[in-house]
Amino acid sequence: MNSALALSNEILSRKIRQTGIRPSSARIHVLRYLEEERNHPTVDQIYKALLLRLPGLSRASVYNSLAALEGSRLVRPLTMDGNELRYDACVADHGHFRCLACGGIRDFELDLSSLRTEGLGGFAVERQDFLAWGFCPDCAETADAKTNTQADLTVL
Amino acid sequence: MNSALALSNEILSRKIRQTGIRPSSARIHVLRYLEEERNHPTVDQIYKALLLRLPGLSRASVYNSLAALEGSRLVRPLTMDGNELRYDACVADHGHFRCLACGGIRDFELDLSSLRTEGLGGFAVERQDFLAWGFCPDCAETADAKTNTQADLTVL
DNA sequence: TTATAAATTTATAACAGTTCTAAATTCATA
DNA sequence: TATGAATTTAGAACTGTTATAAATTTATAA
Repeated sequence: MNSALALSNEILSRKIRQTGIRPSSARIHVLRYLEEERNHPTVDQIYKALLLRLPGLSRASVYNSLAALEGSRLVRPLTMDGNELRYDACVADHGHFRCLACGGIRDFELDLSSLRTEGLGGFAVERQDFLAWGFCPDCAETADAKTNTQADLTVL
Repeated sequence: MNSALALSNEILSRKIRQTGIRPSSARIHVLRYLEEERNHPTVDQIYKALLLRLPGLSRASVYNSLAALEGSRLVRPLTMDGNELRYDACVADHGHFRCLACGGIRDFELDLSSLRTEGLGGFAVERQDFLAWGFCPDCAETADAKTNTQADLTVL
């Protein structure tokens, strides 16, 4: 047995248990995957990657685990395109940028305390997301890429 | 024939044509609905409401019209919950708040120019959204509502 | 360690929302 | 009014998500 892995299991297990939910095998693997892969994977990507290590893993269990981890604030959902639910293990404030040409998603730093809002008096904010879409430097550079896709922003 | 409606048709038609796309009947009706109903309706709500006035309207046509209007920047999509695509005819900068208890969505003002971000140098931003979730004053007031739903943030 | 009850997972079916297709219709124009 | 291109219709197909019941795993206590 790999001791590094065992230690990691121990840590992840404790981390999950501390939030008041059971550290089931599926939850531990899902959380580890998200902590290792910081590229905002879709549910399907998570499921297929874990299936290699955990034959017999069911899709429903991945959905259940993600919902449980989300409820415990260990991961957070990210929906930048209608029907693509993604997850992120980085729960600290940060923004997400999606390139309309290549589809890549990239984190960026932001200082939410600097944002001036009005009309939220009395609202108890539990979670906030700042999302941006456009063209990443690589795609913006290629004039073609930009003119071809800018007309129809629904293209990914 | 209602002259106010006729005028509105004229205005909407021109508004659509100016962006370079055809002002088809479906697009005009969809845009009028969104300009009148500022409550971020789902595609299904739009479809069902328009079906009353336009028997025979197809769902696909509503999706097509919305995609065309979005490409022309006359409306913008809003996804605050995984599988609920909504649309908004207000394309000026503003934030969206969703109550985790009652599910209501509310606009709020924000000054995006005040937000300090880092790491977006070279990125051509075309669109940005600021989303927030939590409890609206009515729901937050009811201690029960809050304690019942705060534990599981996936509840709506 | 073993027994027990509760929580979780599996496998599959069902469901919902969205996209696709081909034929019919509408639109812009000449 | 005639023409070709764009759009809509109707319905099938597809994808992602949720629901269900039986099997398994987990936490706890004997």
